[in-house]
Amino acid sequence: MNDVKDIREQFIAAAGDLTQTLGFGRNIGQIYAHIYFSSDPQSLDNLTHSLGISKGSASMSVRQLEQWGALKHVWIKGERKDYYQTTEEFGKIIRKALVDMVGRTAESADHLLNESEKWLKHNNKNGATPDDIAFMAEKVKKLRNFRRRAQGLWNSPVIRLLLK
Amino acid sequence: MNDVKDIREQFIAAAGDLTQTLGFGRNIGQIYAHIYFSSDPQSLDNLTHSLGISKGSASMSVRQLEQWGALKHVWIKGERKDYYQTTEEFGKIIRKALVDMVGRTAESADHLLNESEKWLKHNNKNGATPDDIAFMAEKVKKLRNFRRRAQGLWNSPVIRLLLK
DNA sequence: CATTGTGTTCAATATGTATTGAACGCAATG
DNA sequence: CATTGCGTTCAATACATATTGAACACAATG
Repeated sequence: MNDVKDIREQFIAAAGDLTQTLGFGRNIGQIYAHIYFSSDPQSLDNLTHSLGISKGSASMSVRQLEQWGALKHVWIKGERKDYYQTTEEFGKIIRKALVDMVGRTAESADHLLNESEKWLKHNNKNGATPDDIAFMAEKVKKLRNFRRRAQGLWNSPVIRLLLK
Repeated sequence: MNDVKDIREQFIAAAGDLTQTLGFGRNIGQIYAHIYFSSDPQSLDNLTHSLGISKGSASMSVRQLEQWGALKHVWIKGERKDYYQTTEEFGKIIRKALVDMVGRTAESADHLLNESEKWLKHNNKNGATPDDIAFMAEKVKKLRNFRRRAQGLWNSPVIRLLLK
């Protein structure tokens, strides 16, 4: 028969796998799961010992998770260590992690779209044929439309409601 | 003044960066963008020459993109090479890529949730205190609820409509 | 004010995986 | 039926980046 410890560890391993395949390392997922399945707030020390990871990695991962609102700092009187517990607002966490992943890229994509449209409106096309220009205009337009739809989806009340 | 070629290449680079940060390599994004901004269907040869990538990589990337419905095969009479063009149904592509990313992990997560619930219903808890059990039950329940919500969101008509 | 207990930083390293390229299978061609 | 042109495969490699660990800063303690 399984032990409660086994199940805990399986969740931790699964969470690690998840964050791994998602492109954040294993530690992020493992740390969150470890704290999630702990009844007491956990310190960096707890993390390094329970998970066998380095202090440096634990420190950085915890800060990352804090930025996503996945962990919150907890003060324990008389204790000098920092303690953390999970917030468990999964939707909100995912939302912030998504912004983190595609945010910068989306910005540069917007910039590029603007540049393209500027170029299309400009007169001096530097030897591009009318066909080239029409083709490019069509492609850029489609991208812009999709960009708009994605933006709308992201900000839609339905998403805000469900992903929160 | 910018050349039309410059803009094309900037889009290709940006697409490469995007797929890179998303955890699929650079080539996938570059290939899609290159074909997207080509008026004629493109062959593996075109890809290796224009993008400076290997034949092997081009072959595998094209298959991946085909599986996501991002590229479709195109027959040109009298030609022995395989030619491809983009489908441009961005939403659908993203949907399939997402399934690819989290699909297997989601399955194993479901399995783990089921195992946990089975364990919680079972009698022989192997030395776990009542508190341990109650705590674990609460945590598993929250995860299950979120899983349900995520599933609902994924299958919701709004998402289906907008991500398609 | 020296010491001890913290968390942070960042260059070095380990790790996962994207990418290559040579070998292969297969079909079309002459 | 040998040859040429094509796409595929997969072990070797390159590459991006996650992770480490020693050095550091800072605050609390005696």
